[in-house]
Amino acid sequence: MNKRSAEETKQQILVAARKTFAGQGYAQANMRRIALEAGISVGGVYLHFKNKEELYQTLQREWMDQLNRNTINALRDSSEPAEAIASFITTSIEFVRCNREMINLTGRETNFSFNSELKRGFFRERRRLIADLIDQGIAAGTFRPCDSAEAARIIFNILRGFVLSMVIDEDALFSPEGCVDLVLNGLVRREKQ
Amino acid sequence: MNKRSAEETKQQILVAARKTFAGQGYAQANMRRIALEAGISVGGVYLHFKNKEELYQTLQREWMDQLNRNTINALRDSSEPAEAIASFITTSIEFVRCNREMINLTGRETNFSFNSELKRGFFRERRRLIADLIDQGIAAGTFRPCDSAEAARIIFNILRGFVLSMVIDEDALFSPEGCVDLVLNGLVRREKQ
DNA sequence: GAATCTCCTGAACAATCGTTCACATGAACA
DNA sequence: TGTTCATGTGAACGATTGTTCAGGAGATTC
Repeated sequence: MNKRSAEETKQQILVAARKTFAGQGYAQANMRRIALEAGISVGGVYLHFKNKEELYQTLQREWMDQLNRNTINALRDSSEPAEAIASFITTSIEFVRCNREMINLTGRETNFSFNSELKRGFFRERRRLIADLIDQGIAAGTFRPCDSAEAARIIFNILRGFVLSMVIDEDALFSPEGCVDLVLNGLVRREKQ
Repeated sequence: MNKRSAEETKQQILVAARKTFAGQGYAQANMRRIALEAGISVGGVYLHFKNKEELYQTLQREWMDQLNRNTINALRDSSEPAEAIASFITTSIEFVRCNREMINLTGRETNFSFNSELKRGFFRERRRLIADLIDQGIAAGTFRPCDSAEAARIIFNILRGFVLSMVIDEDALFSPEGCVDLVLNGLVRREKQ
């Protein structure tokens, strides 16, 4: 028998699960297929993960941690508020673009309550971060006074829309630059620069 | 036997299907439950709809037609470009708010190819409409020159995000007013009004 | 009242799925 | 060499699902 270390096998299962979940969605992806893809038997999968749900949750945590790290890194270099907002938006979109598999996995599944609790907390934190950046901009006089929490929710929803678009129709995708431009400057013409 | 006219029964099946799909998602909702909810037998459902997919598609078309009508009505009264954009955004959000069931039904399901083709066309048309409104604003001198198609995609994605938020976490929802304000004026302070 | 048509029933079918468990296998250690 | 333990196997189980179909009931027509 082709024995591998437990950790090695676990990683291969995760890779297979990511691929399968992303390709078929949670409901359609079945444990047999994941096992096959990982080069292991069905029973073997259950040796490393309690059940399908735990397997899914593990993948969720994985990309959240990654995005958190990326965001922190990106914001570290931004001193100006406008630059920080631009960084946040650009990093988010870049992340989504570079992690299609994870995004397909997440963007598809909006059903599960077990999924929601984890994700909701994560997303709430991200909105709080945007609101902080806006508040700093208002304090610095760069941004006009406004409801920062509300503006943060709107910006957040642009990105949420981007994720969904990536999953269901790519025609609706936009560039980070265009997004930053609209968010900062709006549609209406400025009388004086 | 409690006989009803074919059309009456068909409508009751649609009501039951809307409720069931919205509550449990396409994959989880089963034909037996829909039939029960409609006060008919499983076989009876198949008398009126070829299969589960056709039932789902019928509901999809229903809300698209409704939203189209609402939008046309709302835009009829808007002469100014800024007002038109505001109308579009407000109408869209109002519609989503007033049609939770339909939205839950649509927002959840991002998997199906049969679903996508129909929806993609519909959404493409809506983006084109936004772009037209922006172009009119630019031509009128109210809006600054910009890539109207790109801006349209971004505005569209705000609304797409709103739909998803409505389904998975309501904490992320925003007001039409706040959205219009950000889209028109941006974050950055205006030097002179 | 017989024939016909529309509308409906629900048991049965075939397929799929998550999960379990009795059993195997190889390595480590005595 | 024999024992133990981590690791892996895959048939089998129980549950659920979309769909079908042989049959039945009420209305309508002649």
